[in-house]
Amino acid sequence: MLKVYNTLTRTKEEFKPVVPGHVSIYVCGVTPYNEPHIGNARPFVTWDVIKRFLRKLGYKVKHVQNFTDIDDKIIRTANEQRVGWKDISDKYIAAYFAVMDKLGVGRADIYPRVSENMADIIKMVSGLIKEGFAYELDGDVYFSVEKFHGYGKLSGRKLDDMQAGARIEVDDRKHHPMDFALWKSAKAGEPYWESPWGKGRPGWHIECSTMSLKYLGKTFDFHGGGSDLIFPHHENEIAQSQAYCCDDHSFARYWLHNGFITINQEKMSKSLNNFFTVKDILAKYPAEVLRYFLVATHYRSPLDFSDERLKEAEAGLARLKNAQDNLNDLCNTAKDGDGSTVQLVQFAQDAKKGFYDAMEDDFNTALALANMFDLAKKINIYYQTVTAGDTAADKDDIEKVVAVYREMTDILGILQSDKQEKNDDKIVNALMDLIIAVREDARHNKDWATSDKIRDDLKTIGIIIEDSPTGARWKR
RNA sequence: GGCGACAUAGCCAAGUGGUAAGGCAGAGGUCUGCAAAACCUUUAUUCCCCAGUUCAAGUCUGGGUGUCGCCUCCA
Repeated sequence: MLKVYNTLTRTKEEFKPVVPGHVSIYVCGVTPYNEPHIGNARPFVTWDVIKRFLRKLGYKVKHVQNFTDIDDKIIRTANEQRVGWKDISDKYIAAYFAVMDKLGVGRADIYPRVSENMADIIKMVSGLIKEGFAYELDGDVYFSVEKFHGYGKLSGRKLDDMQAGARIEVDDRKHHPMDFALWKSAKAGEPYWESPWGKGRPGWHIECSTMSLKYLGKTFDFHGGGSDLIFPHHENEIAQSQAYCCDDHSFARYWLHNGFITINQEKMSKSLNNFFTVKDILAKYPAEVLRYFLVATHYRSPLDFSDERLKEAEAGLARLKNAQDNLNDLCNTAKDGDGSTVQLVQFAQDAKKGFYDAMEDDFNTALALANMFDLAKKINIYYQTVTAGDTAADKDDIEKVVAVYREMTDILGILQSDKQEKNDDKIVNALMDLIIAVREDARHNKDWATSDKIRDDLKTIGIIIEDSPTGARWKR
């Protein structure tokens, strides 16, 4: 049974899809005005793992993720660089995809953009005015929070409490200080779209409501994003959408929010200027290390980022990789076994069960990984008994273990590279086979000087040689 | 000020009221020509503090302390 933590109810609930067998997901995407930083990456890696797992459970997944491709920050950046707003958003949407592809984040089914859904947005704003939930003021349109009785239900706030603590400058034309813009009139020189209220552009929250309802329907399963979006963004989305649909239970059923990435325990953010771009990190570490780092902690927990943490992630991932290599070796050399492999198969099944149980409990990837490490250890032990000649592995049984291991790595999206790498570099592989053969000859002749020089020199260019009873192995 | 989350070993991190997973780092050992990797042993009588409920509490309740987040653009 799949359980998820729903921010709306603040409890773990059993997941029941709106349409049996199908899952609809809306994830708040980025406002493309600069290079994605690793805080941006967290929700998308998280949702990528969730999607992979839901598919394993047999669900058909439909995932919509927006680009807010026109907004104040984009306009400002475009003005600074003296280019059009679209140049900026196009550029950083491309940057987003480039980075997410490297992290192994699969594509959503639809990536709607604000600028391409203007007619629907205007229609929704008009509808909200007509129903009395919104009002126009000199070309701006505001949502009236007092008209929506459920306002505050997601973030657990009351309008009265917020009034007391509001630090924003209040526009006293508004009916209530917390009323938020659905439509903003264009100032001179700003890009605009024609509307019943004059030239302007949408306010921040309306696009997500319009596009999620448009592509996923009046009621859908998941809505996700960073926990900073709970208020005001998601709160406002709920207000607009449920007001528009005239239904308190429409819109998203389960709200999932990921915790923040911090630097020295402080939130990483563009405004604090303490962020690392994904691009920068990928210049120093393989993408899989960053992905592993993100997946090794439960998605709702805060995650402190540092070079040291990343090095730990690298070491942990290397351990899983090593077990995978051992398993592949076993698979390549196994023939008819002596029955000893059955125990390993049994353990793999247990580990798989543990892995799935963990994932079904609000996508507990940290616990799922622990099950993987347990299996890795058993694989290593078995590998030793086989290479020592004490036991013989059975090909069919080993393949069952390989399948389980692969299933785990595929759900988490780690250790994917060896699938490609080995095919990619045919010449490198051939050369390495040659070098290793030469070194083996040297070792047979006890020419340790030559064999050690080969190993040491390869190490300086980043290639590790490991000897084993069945021959030498190399890795990068 | 209001709302919320969190506090578990040197570090990171799971944990469903039943006697503290897993990873990293450290120490000792096995294997090895030497390495590397791997394996074995070892590192929390105890889960921020104080009360309480219970046969039983890291887990539940109350109070306190500390950290972080949101309330303003933010993943």
